[in-house]
Amino acid sequence: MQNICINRGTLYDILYMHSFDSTGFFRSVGLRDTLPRRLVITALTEIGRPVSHKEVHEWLKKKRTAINLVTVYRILEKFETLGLVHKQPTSGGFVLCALSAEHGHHGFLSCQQCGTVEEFADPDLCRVENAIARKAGFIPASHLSEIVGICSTCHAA
Amino acid sequence: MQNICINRGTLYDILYMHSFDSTGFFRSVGLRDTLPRRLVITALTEIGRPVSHKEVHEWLKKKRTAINLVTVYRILEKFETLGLVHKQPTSGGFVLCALSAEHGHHGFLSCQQCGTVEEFADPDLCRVENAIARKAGFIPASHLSEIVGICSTCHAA
DNA sequence: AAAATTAATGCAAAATATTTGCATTAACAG
DNA sequence: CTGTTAATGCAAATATTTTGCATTAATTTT
Ligand SMILES: [Mn+2]
Ligand SMILES: [Mn+2]
Ligand SMILES: [Zn+2]
Ligand SMILES: [Zn+2]
Repeated sequence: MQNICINRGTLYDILYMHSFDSTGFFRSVGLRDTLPRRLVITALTEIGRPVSHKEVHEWLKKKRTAINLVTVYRILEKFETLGLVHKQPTSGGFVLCALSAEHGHHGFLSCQQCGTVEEFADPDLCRVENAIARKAGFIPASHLSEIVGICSTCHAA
Repeated sequence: MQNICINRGTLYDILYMHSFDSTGFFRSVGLRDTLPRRLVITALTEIGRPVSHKEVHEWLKKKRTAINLVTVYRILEKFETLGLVHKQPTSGGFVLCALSAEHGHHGFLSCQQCGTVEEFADPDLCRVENAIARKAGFIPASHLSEIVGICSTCHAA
């Protein structure tokens, strides 16, 4: 059975490559290689978990590399159309996460207690979701999934 | 294996009963039986699909039974704690939906083209989600799932 | 290397969405 | 009925997201 989740493998690899040729990358997608864009990529990769626009903005401020919040919005919007990031709504609000999962499925474990959001990828889940869609005569393009509960850390404490 | 999804069967039945004893219901949960609360229940059941706070408010305005938008917020918040409604984040934003599914799982099929959001319930999906959570040492409280794509109607046209 | 071009950014402000404080209203217990 | 107080409405505060436009800076052209 085919996996309908969008596979953005190439962009994902580029984003996570240790030394990343930003000029080459941006040129390849017809955009300019600007400092704010490089900074947002740095922020997303360094933070390494789903984040909101505000969080990206504040992370950059702390690093004394602040850019305008409006610019963060505009860059992330652009990155989303490129498939560089994925805007995932969770019960805590919208978050932005770097693409994970080889197979492009977006899954989240949200802790009610401490608020952390952890990404997961699961092919079984993806398969079941495809089956559900098919049964409803629905052509799926992407899957979003969130499991809300208590994380192992909070549970231990 | 136990099903961790919250079963709000009783409240769900009450909400959908043809003639609904609002006084009895609200008393049973320690709340007053007010006109705004009855109106919001009417709106949710009549609209019959996930809606935003604003949509509820505007539906009531059209029916000449407007209540304050702030009151809509407060009522829906209260209803959520009662388990009468469920605030589901979807890629189109937050929506409010009456609980469906016997087993309390919240699933959505969102059409990219026409914007309609259809609820679904699927025990298999629920089972897979529980397994994922368990593997991560996570204690699940609820599951949210959204499948984005093209609905059968849009597909046909 | 300098000038020209124009995409991208920053800033101010508008538009939206959500929350809070408080006076008034109305549900309901006695 | 009357008193008590939960619930509502209104105004305003906050928070979030979008828009318009002047300025900056990345890239192209000379
Ligand atoms: Mn998937
Ligand atoms: Mn479930
Ligand atoms: Zn936690
Ligand atoms: Zn459709």
